[in-house]
Amino acid sequence: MAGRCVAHLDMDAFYVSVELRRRPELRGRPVIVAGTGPRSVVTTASYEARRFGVGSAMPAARARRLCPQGVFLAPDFAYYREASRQVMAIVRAAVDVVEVVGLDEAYLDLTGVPGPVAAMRRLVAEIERATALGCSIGIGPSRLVAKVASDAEKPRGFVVLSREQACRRFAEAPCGLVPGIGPKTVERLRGLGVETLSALGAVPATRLAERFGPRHAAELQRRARFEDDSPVTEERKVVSESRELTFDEDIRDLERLEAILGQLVDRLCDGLIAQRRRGRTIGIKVRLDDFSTHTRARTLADAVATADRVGPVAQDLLRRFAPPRPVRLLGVRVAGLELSDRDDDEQLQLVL
DNA sequence: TCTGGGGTCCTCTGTCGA
DNA sequence: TCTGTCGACAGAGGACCC
Repeated sequence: MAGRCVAHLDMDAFYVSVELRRRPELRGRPVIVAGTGPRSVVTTASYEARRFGVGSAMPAARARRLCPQGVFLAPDFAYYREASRQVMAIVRAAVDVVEVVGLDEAYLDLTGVPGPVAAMRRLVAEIERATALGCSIGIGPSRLVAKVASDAEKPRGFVVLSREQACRRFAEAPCGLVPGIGPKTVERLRGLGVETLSALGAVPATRLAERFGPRHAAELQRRARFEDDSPVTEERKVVSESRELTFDEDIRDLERLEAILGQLVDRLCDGLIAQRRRGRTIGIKVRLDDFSTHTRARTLADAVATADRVGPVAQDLLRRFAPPRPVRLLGVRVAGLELSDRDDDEQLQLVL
């Protein structure tokens, strides 16, 4: 194949499939991985559960109404991470350039790989043999085509498309099919009378630019035409880390919020120190009972990682913000991350 | 129907120094 | 000395993804 060749590998209903390995008696039943709190959402639903209309990011309470016979399991991310490591080790053994995205998907740069389609057939078989997990594969000249192709025939899909074939196959598909065009953009496009990818590709650029600005408009049209030259990159640099919590009931009391913020800071800083990371920008996130989200941030002269440095800044940001309504979510974030050098590690040890 | 947690990236705006 | 401009950076909000 001339030019670039990219594959997108997407594990099918990953969390549910991993659960079924240790609970095989649940095979064939509608299984839903969701949190347990009153405000939790569905993380993954088995294909049996999806037939009842249950889907990811749906409130768990609604999923229970739609599918009362469903088997609800609390997520066990440590277990899923281990399964993901297993799968990605197999992928990395087969392909040199692999970009892992989340726990359950990866882009593979197959440019220059002889017989890329056959190589992917072998990889799928090897993953299934070694882990008993199924996946879908999309292959194309770019990440964008590969991604949409892998989604096209799930589960156990295997779709190979050129850019032109992708344009034809998805011409009448809704704009939201393409990654990067989310619900808000779909709604705004609908306001312009643009419903499908072919319509988006054909709408006059000036008209689109009036609504979205020239850069965003051009990017939308590139996506609609499946034009994408973004590289498959092995390393994703971590730029921020955060911890947040949605309360079962909204909280008004500032003292209670401060206490919870302290716990979140402790959790965040434990993680940063373990990874030898630190950052200069401390931020808080507050979601009020009307679902409006507010952030406040402050950038320090030096990068920090310990709770005694992050905590006071976060608490001050919270007090200054002084939530005007009951709070449903509180979060803390450290951004501008860098790796600690040795001298600073020694200082951290002293602090600990 | 009532919306998690943990991320990235983009845009807009204000500030500040050259 | 004053004013305007420009770029860098920070902060806030939002869209989007898994």
